[in-house]
Amino acid sequence: MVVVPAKMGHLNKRSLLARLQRLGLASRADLAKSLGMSQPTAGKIADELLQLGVLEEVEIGRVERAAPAANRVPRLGRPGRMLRLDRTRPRFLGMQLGVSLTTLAPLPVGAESNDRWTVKFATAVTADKWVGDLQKAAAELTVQDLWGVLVSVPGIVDEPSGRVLFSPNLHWTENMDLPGLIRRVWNAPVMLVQEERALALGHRYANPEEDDFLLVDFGDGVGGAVILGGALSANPLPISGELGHTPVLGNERPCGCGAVGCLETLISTRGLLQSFATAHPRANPAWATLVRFIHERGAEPWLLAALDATAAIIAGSLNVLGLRRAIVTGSLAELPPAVFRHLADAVIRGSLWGRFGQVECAIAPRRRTAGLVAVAIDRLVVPMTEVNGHAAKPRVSMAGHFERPSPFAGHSSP
Amino acid sequence: MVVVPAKMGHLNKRSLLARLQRLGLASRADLAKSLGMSQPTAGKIADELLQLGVLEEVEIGRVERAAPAANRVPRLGRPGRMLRLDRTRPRFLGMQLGVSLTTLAPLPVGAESNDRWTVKFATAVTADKWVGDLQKAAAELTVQDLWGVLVSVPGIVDEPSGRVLFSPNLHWTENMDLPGLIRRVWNAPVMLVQEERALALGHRYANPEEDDFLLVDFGDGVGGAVILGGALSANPLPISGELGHTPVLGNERPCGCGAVGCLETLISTRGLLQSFATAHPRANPAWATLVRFIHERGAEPWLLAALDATAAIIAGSLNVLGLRRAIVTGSLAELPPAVFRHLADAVIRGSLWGRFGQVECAIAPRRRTAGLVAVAIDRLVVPMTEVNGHAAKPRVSMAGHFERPSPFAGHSSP
DNA sequence: CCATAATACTTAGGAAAACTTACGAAAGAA
DNA sequence: TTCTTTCGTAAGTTTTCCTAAGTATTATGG
Repeated sequence: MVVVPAKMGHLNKRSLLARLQRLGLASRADLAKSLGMSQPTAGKIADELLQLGVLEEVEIGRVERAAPAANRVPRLGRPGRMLRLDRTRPRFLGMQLGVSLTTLAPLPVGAESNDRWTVKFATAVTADKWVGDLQKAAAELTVQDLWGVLVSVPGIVDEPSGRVLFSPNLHWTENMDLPGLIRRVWNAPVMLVQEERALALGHRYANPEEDDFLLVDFGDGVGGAVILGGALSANPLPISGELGHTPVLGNERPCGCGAVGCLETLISTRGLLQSFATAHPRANPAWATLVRFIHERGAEPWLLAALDATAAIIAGSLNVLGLRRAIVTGSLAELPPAVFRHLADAVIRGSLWGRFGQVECAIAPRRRTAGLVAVAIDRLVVPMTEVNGHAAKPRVSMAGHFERPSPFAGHSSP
Repeated sequence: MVVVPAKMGHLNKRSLLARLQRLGLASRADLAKSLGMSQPTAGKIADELLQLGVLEEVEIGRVERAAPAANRVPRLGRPGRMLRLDRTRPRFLGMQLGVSLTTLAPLPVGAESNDRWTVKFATAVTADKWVGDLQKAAAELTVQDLWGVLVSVPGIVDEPSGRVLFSPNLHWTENMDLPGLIRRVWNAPVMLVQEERALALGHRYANPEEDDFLLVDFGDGVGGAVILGGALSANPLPISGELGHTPVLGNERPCGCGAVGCLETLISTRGLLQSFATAHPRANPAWATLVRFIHERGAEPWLLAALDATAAIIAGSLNVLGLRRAIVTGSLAELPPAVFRHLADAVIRGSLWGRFGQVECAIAPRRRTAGLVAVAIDRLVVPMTEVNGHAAKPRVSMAGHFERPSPFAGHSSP
């Protein structure tokens, strides 16, 4: 099974777009040089993407004003007309379908790296109620001519079919036609993205020099995603980077997945609260209390044990994946820095390459919207196709057919 | 960083070669249909590869004789001229640099899947002695016009530079210029291949339908390699699929890597022998004794414990990698089938997807030579280049420059 | 045995992508 | 102003791969 561009030239289009994402601001000549392609080719592709509204041209004046004068090196010759991903026109509706909170934000192609949600509401416990809330939220948003709705979803998600296969903390989404529900509210293509995958791409968007890492997110559960060579690693199963459901020796807690002893039962917010409540029966078993408690008294043995178990599994994952960098996001950032430090040290000690001083473990903010847009660009703007026999069909089924022609119609494969 | 074919058309050449490897025997038309390319294109590439001596044409008569007549469906129309990887002319010298044994075999491009070494000798403990033995062995082999020497090496190997970074069981190879030593004996390009990577590709060669799996090899150590989408997964570190040096809770044995408690100290042949000797102080602590003992009395607790620890780590690896298939090779095959069965059941129970009946764990023979040739085809025959800036330079440094022009000179990038 | 159908392979011609070369445009430097 | 340098685009060429058409080789059915 070979993956080839849907149309000759799409491969170059992809790489130009990726390079522009990394450079932020670049002229056609910069892109050509940086990609090793000829100026005319780079220029043609840039023009095409400008035409589509994916890129925008920035006048020199605005660049001058934006960048400090000292920062700018005066170059000889005719100055280039600078390009960047379009930041002005909202093209996508980004959505986080969280266990407790649903959030929405209109997103341009050149999204900013920090999440900024414009509408938030508590996630309902039934599909119908949730769609109703979505309808109300839609009234507060003025988005039109959407290229797509991008949804970050927890659990095990089969992205091509738009189905949630398994979601222990949000059971009603399982085998539900979420794209169909959402298309009742916005008549646009809907794309589901497994949440840790979105977070990993978001981190990559904000740190384009980091080509390979394992992202681990802590929250209602524990999830991971793997970035290899700047892209999500492609796996046969609908989820990878899964480390929440690896058993921890000596742990007897039952997990939502049906097994006993999963890491998730120790280090998820719920798991931590359970340990906290056991250690301090009289304290209020709420997350805020736990956080304040640890800030005041430091990490206690039950927390350190959970961190050690987590670190062992992360270290083993780095070994197997052949990676030297782990990025941690989520609830751990709300605890004192020493807590993360303990985890990071244990990860470095436990991993083979850490013994050679080659492993990093860093904490980072969640960048969900940037990740969603990265997925959208990857799949919508420059689709690829899969050739396994005679027929080449689109690799990404957009979870129901398009009601309206894609803005890229005519540029994708027949 | 983008990887592109060194020359337009190499991508197609690669995929045609891969397809022919999978089909075994195919006509130009079969290849064209199977790859979705036009007949003229497939024909041109096939002719080119025939010219280079990579493929051979097989007369119908010989095919008829080889395949049982009943098996062959008489087809209408002109029969195709069947092609396959050249099996007649030895092009490579395959070598296994083992901890205790060094073995050699001349290999054609279309190697058979079972290993068949023609020369074997005990691996010396110094480089000079080893090269001397190699000289003697060379006298027994009549190979000429070699395209390359392919060496399977244990430990942590930086394949591009041809250096062994770390080899706890074969210390003298560390930071030694092995390619240089070997080129004293055979004046040909030398390519080092980390041994589990070779084994994984060899398994893939014999089972072309298995596109994604984790191979775990048991022997003097424990190593793994990951096949994703039919190819070795590309990682930033010189090794991946590493699971021998993941710590096992409660294990206090010191490991050659400097750490304590690595899985390898439990399940490597040496580790098993140590456990065996502890359980049966009076028995002869040799591998053959251990094997006979277990065949007679079945698996004892010390073995079951080591298997359980191994299974947990394999299961965790499958989760993280998003894989559903584990292939086991090596010393475990010499023990009774029940031993492997115990391991396989534990792997399936422990992995997330195993709970959905999606995980397989199978035992297989080592196919080292086939794997070596697969690497050679991938790197030598149709090299790719890496474009990170302006210059595109060969991705694979052949560990010292070519003394003689490659047979593919004129077909690779400038 | 010969015509016909089916399949394999080759040749010829053309379309698409991307390259090289060439040239006008826009800035700083002399 | 004029020269130099760099940017962007236009024109022509090369490469690659496709479609169409022609030739070769087999089985089948009279």
